[in-house]
Amino acid sequence: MQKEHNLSKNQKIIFDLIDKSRGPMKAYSILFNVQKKGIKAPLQVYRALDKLVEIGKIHKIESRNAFIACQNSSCQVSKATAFSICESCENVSEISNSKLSKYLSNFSDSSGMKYSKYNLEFFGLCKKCKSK
Amino acid sequence: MQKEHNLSKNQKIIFDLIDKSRGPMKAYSILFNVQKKGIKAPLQVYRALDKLVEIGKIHKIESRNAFIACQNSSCQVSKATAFSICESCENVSEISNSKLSKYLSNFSDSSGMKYSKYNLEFFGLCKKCKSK
DNA sequence: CTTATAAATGTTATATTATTACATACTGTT
DNA sequence: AACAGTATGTAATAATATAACATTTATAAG
Repeated sequence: MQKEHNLSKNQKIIFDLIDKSRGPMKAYSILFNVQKKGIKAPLQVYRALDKLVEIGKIHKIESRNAFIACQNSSCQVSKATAFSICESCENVSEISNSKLSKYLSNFSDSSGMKYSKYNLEFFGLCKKCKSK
Repeated sequence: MQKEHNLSKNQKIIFDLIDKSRGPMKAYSILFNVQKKGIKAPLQVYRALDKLVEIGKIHKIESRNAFIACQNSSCQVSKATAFSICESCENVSEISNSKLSKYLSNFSDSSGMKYSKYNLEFFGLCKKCKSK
């Protein structure tokens, strides 16, 4: 059972934008898009992004410095994320595969260190781009 | 069998620095450290880093914007990387676990997309930090 | 050996991504 | 109403990365 988060005004504006976007969005592109709504400064964007990431509504695609809405209906896996990234069209989608997430969540290496979080990014060509 | 790469002057200077460093190094910290050797501009650093990443001598830790020397003796896995990151002391080590790498290299999701590369970052507390 | 080509370098300027610092306002308790 | 925690507004600046262009060095083919 997840906690219901009431998003603040800026958080909602920014989440809605990212959620409606087709792909990952970059912070300054978000800024540009929400200026008409009164959000004027980078920090306002980054603060909302930080919070949204923290509560699992969005994820950061680290290799792209971009943000995408959580595609797992319940956003339960904000600490265990996996993405598929097309290196040609830059399409990104979140992978939800219970075998994979179980495997990685239980993974422990020779050092005996136990992990509380992971992020996995797969790269390749999506079907469309492969057939070009 | 891997190709033997003869590093250029700048590449060698920068690789040696990263290789001797205890942890991941950031680009501008590298720049600062090699200025005495005549490398004066960010671009000189980034170009060497790009090449070193491309040939697998170093890896980028995406979540930290930092670079670490490949710890797999033969650098065969530059396209299939996994790291363990301590969120307290920021110690990073490369994970070489053949089961994990096999599992991930063969992974394919419901979209049928086949991946040519992946990068995995695990987060947690290392032994030292946990016991504090 | 020389010519062609690719790779690497040097340099300046600038673009992009992200944070510090400080003041103020809102929200939900007790 | 008073408090604590969270969110906002604003300006300045730090940190990360790339564009554009000129030149030089290394490599391989004839």
